[in-house]
Amino acid sequence: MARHPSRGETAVEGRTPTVYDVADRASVSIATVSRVLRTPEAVREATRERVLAAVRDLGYVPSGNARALAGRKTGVIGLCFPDHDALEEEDRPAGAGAGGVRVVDDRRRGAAPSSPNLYFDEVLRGAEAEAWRRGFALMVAAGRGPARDVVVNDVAGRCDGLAVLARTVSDELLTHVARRLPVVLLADAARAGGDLPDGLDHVSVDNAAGMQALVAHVVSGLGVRDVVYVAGPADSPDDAERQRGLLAALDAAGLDRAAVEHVRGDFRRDAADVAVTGLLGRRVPRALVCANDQSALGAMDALRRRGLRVPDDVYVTGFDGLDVGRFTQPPLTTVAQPMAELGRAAVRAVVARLTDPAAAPLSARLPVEVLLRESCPPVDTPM
Amino acid sequence: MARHPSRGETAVEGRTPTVYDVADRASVSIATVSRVLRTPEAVREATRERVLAAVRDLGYVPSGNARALAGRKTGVIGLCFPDHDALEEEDRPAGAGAGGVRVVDDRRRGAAPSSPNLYFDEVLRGAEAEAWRRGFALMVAAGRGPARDVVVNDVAGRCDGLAVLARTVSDELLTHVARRLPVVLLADAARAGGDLPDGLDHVSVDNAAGMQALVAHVVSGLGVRDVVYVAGPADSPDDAERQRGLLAALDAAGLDRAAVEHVRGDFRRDAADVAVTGLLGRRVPRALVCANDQSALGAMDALRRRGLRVPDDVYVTGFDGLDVGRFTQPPLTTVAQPMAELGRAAVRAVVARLTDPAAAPLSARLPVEVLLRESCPPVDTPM
DNA sequence: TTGAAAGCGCTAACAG
DNA sequence: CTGTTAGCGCTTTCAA
Repeated sequence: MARHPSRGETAVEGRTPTVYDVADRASVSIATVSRVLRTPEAVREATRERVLAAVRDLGYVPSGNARALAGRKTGVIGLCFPDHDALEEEDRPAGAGAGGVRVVDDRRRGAAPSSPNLYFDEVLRGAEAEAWRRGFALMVAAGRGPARDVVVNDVAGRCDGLAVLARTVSDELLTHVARRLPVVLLADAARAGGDLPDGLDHVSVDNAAGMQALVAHVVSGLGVRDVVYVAGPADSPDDAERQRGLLAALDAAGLDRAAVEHVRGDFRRDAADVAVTGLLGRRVPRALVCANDQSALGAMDALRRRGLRVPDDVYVTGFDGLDVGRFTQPPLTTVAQPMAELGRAAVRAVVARLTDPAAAPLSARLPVEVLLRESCPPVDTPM
Repeated sequence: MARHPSRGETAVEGRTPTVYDVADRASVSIATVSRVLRTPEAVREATRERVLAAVRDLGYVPSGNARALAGRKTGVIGLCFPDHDALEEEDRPAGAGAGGVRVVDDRRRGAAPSSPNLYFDEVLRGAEAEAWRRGFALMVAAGRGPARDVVVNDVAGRCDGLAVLARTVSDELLTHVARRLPVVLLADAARAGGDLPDGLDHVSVDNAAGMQALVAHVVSGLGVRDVVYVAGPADSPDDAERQRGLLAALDAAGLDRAAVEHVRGDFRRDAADVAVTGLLGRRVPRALVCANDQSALGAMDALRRRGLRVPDDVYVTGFDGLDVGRFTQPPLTTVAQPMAELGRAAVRAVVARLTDPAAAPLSARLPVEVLLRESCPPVDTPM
């Protein structure tokens, strides 16, 4: 007895075909259709051919949702980011546009703000690659505005596991969601220690060690005493870790921690520009150690406007290893994070947890690399 | 009579909670639970509170798949890319890494290959933003290797609509999939005309006009006669369009088309490097017009190794408007595509089609912008 | 090798 | 305002 009595032998035009339609057309049961798609070798060749033909004729594409529901797993991994830098745009009509060209002299635009999220892009790329390699689809969600929690909750419902970047959602939601599926936290190094929701897995980079090595180069290698730190947002665990590295380097060099002034940025270029401009109104330090690359770019903007040269007048360092740092004038000394690898590692961690739910909580710590470039060069060529 | 008689009043430990569990705990029916989640105002306050409490207590997250199945729509839009540049990596153990730092002198590395897919990254970002703004989740898939079709088919089954970049999958699969859900083709300008699978929507940029304007600048503006074109892959519709623009510009300037030599690249930096190196073994043209920015970077690599200066000895132009072009030495003259906008427009097109399946096929054509920078400067300052 | 039947977890009429 | 009842399209025993 057909479960769908309304379905006769002929597929109703306009409805998307289902297993039933294929089964009808191939004169087999829906079970056989399913087998042809999942375990072809379990079906006699002739039957298989018939089914496949029906699939083609009907334009049948199996419903991933039904599959997921019946199979009790989605085959999807979710990746959640914090807000993009308010990337919002107005509604532009997308009508059959006319095309067109404008020619502009782009020489004097200086270094206009580069696209905001290189960092996430790279993480995403790594995650994407790894997910597909492992046979999972990847769903991305940049939580924007107050709806972040809602969005993440939504994504959680569609995935087998989740990778969430630091500071994307409230701890509350994180805990809630983690009860239902494996959640891996990314780049939230400072919290790997303790106050994390129960036994979440965790992947991060060695912020502190990276910053420590970098600052060691500045104070011990180059012998700089007059350093200013351009900090990140107060609530950033990453920044906190980097500050720890900074202090550790000062201690190791026998310097007074208080000797290093901090100015507050928020990881964004323009904010750092403003902050450093303010600083320069008072004094010009020998070195600006910035919490991230974007900030370093902003710092260089400010220095340039003041007519100060890098590295001759002021050393500048960043953190992240954005590609753009290789092309700035001068190239930017920085600490390179393995961003794509971070994405990869996160997906691996999710998959591992899926495979063995009972395994001990993982806390992977990826190594970083200090890249000495002209903005704060190696010792052998100080200039 | 309960549909799930096995479910008593107590949620079985270890099973992910469902509507039934929540309903039990709140002493309501599953319908009420569903209402609380979807149309809260349709439920009495007291009841609602109880249900919400149960949701929290149980750690309930609704199954997106069940929702999609019952609601006959997924709320997901898929975005499919062609292969990344063989970004494959070996399995590295992701164990509880030890962290670490390496310090390297990065000054002489020259312009090492920058990350490969800036272009897609930007498109992706635009698509992601627009999708969420419209209330859709975004699923990404970079079809790698021969499994591309499989992957796309898989994604198709999970989405309400699909945006597919040119050359990602076979036409056959495209047609097949398009029978089931709306498919928007991206950046496949050359085919907007005719041989597309029936009535697919289409979003692209004005490749031809952009290249024509750029080359007009080179031949008419700067008066260059000796031009070599560094082409893209032979099967790239985008490259084909750009070549059309090139020829149009030559025609307009009254030049012989045959006067412009073509060397074959494939959009990748290293390939262009090799091709141009070969070319330079024979002769040094006054201008190298490259099919895309990556190729232009490769061309500049080759020129640099030969000790040739840009723009003094050779003009170089790219196409795409990658951010990195603003930071190269010299900055790269190029045609900027609105990449993020391309992603946005694609998602808008999918949503539009979903909203009105009967609408006439859309073929949006986004405007481009010629950015004259030092590698091939404006006329008023030739050097 | 194939078919019948029982769900997967949720939404959406339709009653009450 | 709330409960009952069909499915949504597929996978998966269990039999035949």
